[in-house]
Amino acid sequence: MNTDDDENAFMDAQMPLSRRALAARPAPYLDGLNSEQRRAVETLDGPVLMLAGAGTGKTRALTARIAHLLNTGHARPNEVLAVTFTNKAAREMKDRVAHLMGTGADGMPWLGTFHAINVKLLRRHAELAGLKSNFTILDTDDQVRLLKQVIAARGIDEKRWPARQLAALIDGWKNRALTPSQVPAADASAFNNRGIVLYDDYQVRLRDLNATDFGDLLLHMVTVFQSNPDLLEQYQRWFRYILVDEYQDTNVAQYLWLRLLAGGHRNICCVGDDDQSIYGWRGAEVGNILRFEKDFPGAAVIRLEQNYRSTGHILGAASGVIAGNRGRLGKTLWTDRDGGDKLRLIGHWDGEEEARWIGEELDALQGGTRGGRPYSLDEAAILVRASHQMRAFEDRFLTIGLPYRVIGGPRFYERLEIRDAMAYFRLVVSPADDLAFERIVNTPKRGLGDKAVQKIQRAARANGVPLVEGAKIVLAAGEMSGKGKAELTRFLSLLGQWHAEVLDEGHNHIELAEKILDESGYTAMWQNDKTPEAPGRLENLKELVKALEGFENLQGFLEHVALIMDNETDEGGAKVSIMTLHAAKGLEFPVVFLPGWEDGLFPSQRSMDESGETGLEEERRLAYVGITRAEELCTISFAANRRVYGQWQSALPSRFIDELPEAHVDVLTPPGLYGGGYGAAAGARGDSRIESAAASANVYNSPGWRRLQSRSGQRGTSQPKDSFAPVIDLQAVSAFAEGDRVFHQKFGYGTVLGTEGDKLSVGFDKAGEKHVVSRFVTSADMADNTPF
DNA sequence: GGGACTAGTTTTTTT
DNA sequence: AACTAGTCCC
Repeated sequence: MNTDDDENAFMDAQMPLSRRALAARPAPYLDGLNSEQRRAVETLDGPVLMLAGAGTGKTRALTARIAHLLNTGHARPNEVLAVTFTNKAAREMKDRVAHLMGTGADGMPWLGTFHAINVKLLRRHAELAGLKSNFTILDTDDQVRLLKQVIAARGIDEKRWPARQLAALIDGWKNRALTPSQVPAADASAFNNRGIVLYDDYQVRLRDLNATDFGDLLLHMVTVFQSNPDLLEQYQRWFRYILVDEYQDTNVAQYLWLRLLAGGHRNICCVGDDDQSIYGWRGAEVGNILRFEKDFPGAAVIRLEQNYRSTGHILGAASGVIAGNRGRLGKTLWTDRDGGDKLRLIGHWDGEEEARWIGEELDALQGGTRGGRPYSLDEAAILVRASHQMRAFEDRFLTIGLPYRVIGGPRFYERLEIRDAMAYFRLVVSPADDLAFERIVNTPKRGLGDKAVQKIQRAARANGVPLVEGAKIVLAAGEMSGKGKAELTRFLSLLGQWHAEVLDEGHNHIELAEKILDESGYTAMWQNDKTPEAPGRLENLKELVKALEGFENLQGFLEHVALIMDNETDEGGAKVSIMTLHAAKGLEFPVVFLPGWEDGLFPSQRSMDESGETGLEEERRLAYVGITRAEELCTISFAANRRVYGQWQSALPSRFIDELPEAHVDVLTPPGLYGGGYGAAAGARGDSRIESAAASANVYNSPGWRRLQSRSGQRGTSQPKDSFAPVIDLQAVSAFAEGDRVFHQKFGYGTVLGTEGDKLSVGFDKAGEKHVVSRFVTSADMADNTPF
């Protein structure tokens, strides 16, 4: 422990804190808390489990608790360890605590994500993990590329034993805090009996490269603490109070890490909701939260059960569904917001019709003809089980000109051009970064293909030097010729110049970054690229350079950026949000649509196949999370037919639909379509909600569903075409004429084939003929003109 | 080395 | 269907 933020504090750490500041200060953060929240805020000492149901004011209680800890002098800001999973959650907590305390934001150095906090710890104690403190953090892509090398080095056929699979296996072990030597014998057969050996190889390679992957950050620190009791004890003393958000999402490694650090004061407060545990598939252990009272004997368990978010019907429907799960800690959410609309249920012929219907509903909501008031699109969200469901909505909304935003999807720092640019920066800052070298040595094309790279690798290995040095050796030995020789010489010389500039104290890192992208030919590569994505990529590179402004230098940027994966730049007017159920956790919307409730899609077949009853329960929690996102209006829908991987498939409504308590549901019956299936089934089912499997059998035998099934044979008979008129902004007269070249964000370049009001029919070069609203396209000349 | 073609894959996602 | 990764051929 030797950095500035602690040192001063250490000096007066001798003085008993509690005595120092017990004089009661005003505590405005306590105002308006209910009695349970208040107990959660004021029960400071000893282990506390805060079971906070959806919408019960969890974040409020958590931030008030931190404020209370500080305000009463139980701890100084830097003695509180507060962990979240996402940067977003960390940021929100920081902001809210700062707001409550009326101070600046950065008083709490140990409030952050598991990963950010462990990077900080590991940089301090890197040598104890066999690393140097300037280690790099590999992302998933680097990880897979490295694993490919490791697999190849053992002479294993990568095609039969793919690196991605090995990556998943190793991640699984790391999630369980297992080093290669700790992997249980039962797992020895994994990956063709070579899993453990390859894991070991991989760890050795990482150490050689002075690199870690995400899983290592936790694993290394757990190992360091376990093998250095003195150090652990120091931190145990230091962190007087520990808070953990979303405890139900912790994996074994995170759990062990917390147990180690909480071992001294035992002042650990874990907040979570076992009913919202939806990350089991990536190593989260619901068991951690279920076991809390055993792990921490004498723990106070506080239940936040008053829901401030949703109406009674929405809450009732959600409770009815989640009641089907076993092994819950059990909470009974209640609200005094009675009345409101019942949850709506509607069936559709196919996925396209479902999208069309939701589009119409959104228009009606905006116009005030649905629900109690006019709604903004910002207040509505469509939550899907799998991201491929999004396309139907995007296509439909593009066609009718309904603004939408997709949340999630490829993140900024995962994009090809950003990763390439980052590799350049990494290499300039650390010339020994071999992975970065490999990535960009031939990007843009320099005539340095596999052959040349192999030569360089051989030379580097033979001399025990990084690839950059290997390349110099290859050149000196005269092993290169022609274009490759000239280009490699130039590349190395540029690298040298840039690196020298980085070392120069007076350099401007933003100018340097631009220079690197420019002189390397990287920018030019995309300027000369005529694919529809190229302008967007140049735009992203500009963004990247802009992001540098927030940092002192390139090193600082690289250090922090590896952990920041969120990218929420959102401008423009009101838009409906489309996202997965997973991405929706922690969010809330007045209006929520939950499409695609069909057995096989939701609950997902794969989840049930792979994890059986456990998988089904996690899916059910996902349903619970979905419904509880809604404040005022929640609409569940399903389609009888859906295109899956290009094949039409018919499906039965989700078994979860059958678990919705009838009293809270309105079954909508669109004209000409099967309806009432749910009602009929619900009547036959009686009231046995727990025996959901038995109950769903009834549903599938009910007259409604048999009718549904018999109809799935005759597709297209009475299917309404795109007959309804989309909302047309009368002022938006198309500025395009037949024959114009246009550019569209999603479809790329195309030629206008016809116009109709503000709607265009465009023959896209890549995507074929589409009907789009004119404001979604720009003139091809304008789009092309994106200087960097 | 680069473009065109082919085969194989396809949940959920953070860091 | 749509995308990627890999192969083949010039």
